[in-house]
Amino acid sequence: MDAVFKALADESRRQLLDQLHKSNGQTLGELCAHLEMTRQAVTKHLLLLEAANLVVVVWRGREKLHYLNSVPIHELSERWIGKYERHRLQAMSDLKKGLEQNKTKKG
Amino acid sequence: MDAVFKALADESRRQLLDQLHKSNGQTLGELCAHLEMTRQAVTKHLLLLEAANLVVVVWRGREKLHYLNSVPIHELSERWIGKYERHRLQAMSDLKKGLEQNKTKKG
DNA sequence: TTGACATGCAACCATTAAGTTGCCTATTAT
DNA sequence: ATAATAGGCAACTTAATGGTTGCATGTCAA
Repeated sequence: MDAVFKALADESRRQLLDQLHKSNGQTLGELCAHLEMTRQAVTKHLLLLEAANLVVVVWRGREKLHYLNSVPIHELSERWIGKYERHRLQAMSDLKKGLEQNKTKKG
Repeated sequence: MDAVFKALADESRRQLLDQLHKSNGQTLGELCAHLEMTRQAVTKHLLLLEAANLVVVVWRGREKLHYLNSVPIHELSERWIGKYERHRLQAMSDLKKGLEQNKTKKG
């Protein structure tokens, strides 16, 4: 579990997860295109994400395809949120999103 | 949001959140009792948790009471988990917990 | 089969972060 | 008043982390 927290601590790695959330199964090359750093640096970040089981990898020939796995993130959130508290928080979050969407429609 | 991820990246700080999850509103001194480090080090950790809004503080005389705030953790988990995926993950988690509880009862 | 492409591995550097020691301030109780 | 208690602030040390460069490996296509 420590690996998950450490992996999420870096903004570049969070952006990689964002990338995969938008479009799953990207190669290393594709993921590099969105970050301002060398391919080697991105590789290191992806290795950490793999170690944390946040990213799962499939080889296709010489290409490495990356897939997001959100299970660890869900497990993480359960550590300090009780069952009933979760429902309350979810309801508040849904309400907030609803209001924001409404505001966007009007504006 | 970056502050939240950074704050959660350290095991000592996670233990502090665990402490508050067990018993909310503890003083600095009480929180120190559970960690193998100086009071000053614990203070630093708590300052980071406060900055991330994971811990809220109330002064009572010369004592500083610390309270857990789980809202940021819930928001965090929403970043990479879609609405329907969340339901699926929650169902799986509940099932898993149910099985574990059953096993414990039998054993 | 040879060149280009996709990725891996290792050494190195700079910055951040965790923890320490030492000293200061404010509140409580005798 | 003053001693004990609860906590804050700052400088310093050391280890971890993010990023770089350079070179090696394996796969595809002409």
